[in-house]
Amino acid sequence: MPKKLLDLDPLRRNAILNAALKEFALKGFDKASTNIIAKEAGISKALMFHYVSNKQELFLLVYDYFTELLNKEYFMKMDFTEKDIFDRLRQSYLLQIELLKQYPWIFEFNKLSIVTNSYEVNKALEKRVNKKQLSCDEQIFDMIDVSKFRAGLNIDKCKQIILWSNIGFTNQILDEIRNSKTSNLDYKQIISSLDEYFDELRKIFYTSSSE
Amino acid sequence: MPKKLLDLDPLRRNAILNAALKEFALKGFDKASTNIIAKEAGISKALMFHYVSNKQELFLLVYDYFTELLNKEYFMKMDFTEKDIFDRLRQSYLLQIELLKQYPWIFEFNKLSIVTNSYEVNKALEKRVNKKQLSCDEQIFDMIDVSKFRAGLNIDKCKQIILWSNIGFTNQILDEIRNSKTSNLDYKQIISSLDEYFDELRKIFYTSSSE
DNA sequence: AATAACGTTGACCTAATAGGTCAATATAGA
DNA sequence: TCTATATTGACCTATTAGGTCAACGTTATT
Repeated sequence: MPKKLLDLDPLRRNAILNAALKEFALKGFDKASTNIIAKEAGISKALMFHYVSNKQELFLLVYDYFTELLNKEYFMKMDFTEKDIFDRLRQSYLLQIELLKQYPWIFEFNKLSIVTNSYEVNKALEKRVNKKQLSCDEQIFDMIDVSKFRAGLNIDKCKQIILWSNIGFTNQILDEIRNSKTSNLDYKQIISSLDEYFDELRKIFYTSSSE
Repeated sequence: MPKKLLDLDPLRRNAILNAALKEFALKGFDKASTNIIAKEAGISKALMFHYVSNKQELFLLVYDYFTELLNKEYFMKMDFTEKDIFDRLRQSYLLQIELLKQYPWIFEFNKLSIVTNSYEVNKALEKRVNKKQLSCDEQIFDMIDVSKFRAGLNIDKCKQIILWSNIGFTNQILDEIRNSKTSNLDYKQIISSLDEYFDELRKIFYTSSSE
């Protein structure tokens, strides 16, 4: 019996998981190429198919691995007793940036959930999605302290706008990280621009006494 | 000599242009399939290759057609003497929604500009991109009236946040439009939710006297 | 009605790529 | 040196790619 993917030494395991996550997220299950995944992971396709028995198994392994990882390293570490939305978002960013160092495509994880052409994969996905609770976005905006918002603002619309800004900011960070080929990223600078950005959002949405 | 694409009657011409724009925008030049384009346009691939001589020609025809269309039906109609950013954005939305009725993928046009694996296509694209002036986003935020913004706000950051919100709102509209299979869309409702959204943005960013 | 011209397509071509297998090699440990 | 494991190039079949072409159906002209 050959070694399976999850028993490999972490370096190789992560290389494969990252390459697969990238390919599956970018192209979807059907159009993703196992050739490309193997090449990006730096091993031969033949070897990769010793670690997993087929494309579908690889896909579901990737899905499960990152589901658990996000659960353990993100959701469980989030402090939802913090009621200030911007502090919550800051927490969220710090956790995700930490993960980003090891898993550069983890932000794209949610793209794995789109429907595929494979009946079996769809069935397996459905089962897993049902298990999940509130979506990430919903949870992060749940039960926040709205008393800090300026009077007259529509809270739901504000949440929406904050979410959209957040998506935009996230994409900007991701672009920066991916375009800088050096693996030595200036995380301090990223975090300081993050804080500048939250300061501005506070000025925009909060009463001056709540900033 | 066979009829060329641009000489066809507009219904068929648009069917092909729209199908091609969708496929090229979604998958990029290299991965786009002429089989799928023809099928989506409702004609045989053989017929399509009577209208264009090859994939590359089709791509560049699509690129040029929508460049000119956007120029004529969008940029030339925009009134940049309007200095209120939200009125400008509203104008922009109205024009684009109008175009959306006939060209459901026109919002994805900018995705045609990404680099391909074809040297010739890249060369042709470079030439065309150089001709273009300021990007759409830059132009729309250029020379706006910043006196209406509340004191203490960082204008550049605000522009950024407004842009991101705008992208989010656009995507929401596009989802709505594409998910509603009926071709009879409730544009009045879309426009009224648009106005609600701009009202909220005014409350957020403007002094109360400027709303 | 016959013919010419045009519009349209299914079947086909070759090349590339897909997922997946396997015999053979390279490497390491005993 | 032998054995066991790690690794891969070459290969299999099926599908899809871009593109061609002979043949068919439909109009229009004589």
